[in-house]
Amino acid sequence: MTIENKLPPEQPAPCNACPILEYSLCLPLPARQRESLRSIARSRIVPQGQLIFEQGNEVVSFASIMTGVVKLLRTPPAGGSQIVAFMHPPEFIGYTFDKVHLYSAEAATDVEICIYPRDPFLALLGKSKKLSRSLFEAAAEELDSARKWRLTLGRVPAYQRVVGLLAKFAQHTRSDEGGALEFLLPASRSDLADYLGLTVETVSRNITILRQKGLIELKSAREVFVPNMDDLLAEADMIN
Amino acid sequence: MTIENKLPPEQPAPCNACPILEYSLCLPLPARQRESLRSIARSRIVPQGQLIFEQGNEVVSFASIMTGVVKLLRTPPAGGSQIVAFMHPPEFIGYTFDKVHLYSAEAATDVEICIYPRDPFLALLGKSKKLSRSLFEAAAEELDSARKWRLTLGRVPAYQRVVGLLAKFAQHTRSDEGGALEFLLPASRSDLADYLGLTVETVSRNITILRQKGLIELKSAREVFVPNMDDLLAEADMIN
DNA sequence: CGCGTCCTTGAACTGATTCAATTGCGGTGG
DNA sequence: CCACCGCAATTGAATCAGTTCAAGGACGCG
Repeated sequence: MTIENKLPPEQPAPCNACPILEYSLCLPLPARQRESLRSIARSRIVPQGQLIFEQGNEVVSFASIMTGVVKLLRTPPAGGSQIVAFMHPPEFIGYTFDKVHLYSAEAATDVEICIYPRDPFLALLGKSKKLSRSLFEAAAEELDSARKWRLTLGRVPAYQRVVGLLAKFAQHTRSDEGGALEFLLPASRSDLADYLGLTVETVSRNITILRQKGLIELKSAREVFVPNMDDLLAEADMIN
Repeated sequence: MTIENKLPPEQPAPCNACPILEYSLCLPLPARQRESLRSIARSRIVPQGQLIFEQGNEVVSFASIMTGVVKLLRTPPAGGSQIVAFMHPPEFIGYTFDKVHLYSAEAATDVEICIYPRDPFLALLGKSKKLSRSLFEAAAEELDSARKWRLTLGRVPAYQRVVGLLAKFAQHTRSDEGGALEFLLPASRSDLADYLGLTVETVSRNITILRQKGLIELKSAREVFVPNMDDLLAEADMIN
């Protein structure tokens, strides 16, 4: 059962307190269009583990991530399921004009999303050059990032992949300063392994190495403490 | 020196004989807009090996590939250069509103492209919902394909990567029927290796295996004969 | 003909996987 | 409160796929 099919708890969009205001789709819009967007937007809290939408289902809405992390999943014809991407605020989910979703989206942590119902959103998209442009740009950026990952995955050894991903998660908890920080991993070892194209064992071994080097500490399997973010970034060195 | 800076040989777009008419950006447009697009479009033949545009240079135009294969290259800060994508007709090159190109594009074979100068193209884009929509869809499709490749690169052994890429090239020479066909590889072994995240030696070895299995024959290093395309596709099995 | 470049092949090595066992932890029930 | 279960994560040892290093062959070009 996906979120989309359920009745409220939906809230009017809390634009005043929007956590992604300065990066969101809304920002570049002129006041009137921003108001239109606001009028169709609804916010919602999705608990960890819940599906937001499901591959193959009809597209009934798009969304922006306000807080939390979303897993994008693909179910290949062969069966099983693969993690396509981890998405963070203020990313947009549902790039498609198709009738059905290409991927499933699942809340990897508790997630707050801003939902735009499909038809009014597409109508607005038709009216607003600014909106379609910023959407397009966001898509182009993601394309770029997917391509970069494609390159690194082929080339980069396991250790660096792990460091890179941890660093990415860490950065999204506080993009400022380079001191110490602590965060909750939004994914299990097997999720990490799946995303990185490695085995669980390899991921685990490399996390151990990271620990031995003193770059991270683990309070529990999911609770990561980074004594010095700069060191971690230096180790990740230009992966993202 | 990139193509963009040179004076003609440019031709008015040969829309009547357009090789990609049925798939192109133009098709979905209403007659008037198609005419506008046509009026700004120019076709050009780029010889193998020549740069079409260069990473970091100012964007002066976009283009659709009409025939041939284009290599998209990225020059990482570290130096060197990596192959980001092989692009085929009717793909569009230059997804960005940025002022400068994110990648370099090089003709991997002789290539015919249909060029749209930046400013009039963007202006038209602002006027035509259909155009911006089909561009957006094309970008979303590429995003999808990049993501799929990202997944396979992490997971799939060398042999299948090689088969997959060869099959992709083969398909673009004749998308119909499943019989025998012959084509010219648009890339050297080291290009293939680079794109696949493998070494030259591994690529070579796997091509040898393919040959021993009778799935392909080589007249020369670049001339590939596929006795039975269906067999090759079966071997590639759902990579693309 | 000879040289350079690209491709192929071989053999040793290395990093990641596989298989197997152990540890650690949250939850349940005695 | 502790014993026990089940699942996730870690660790170890053997194996294997792909790399690295090194040498030889094919083709195009002067």
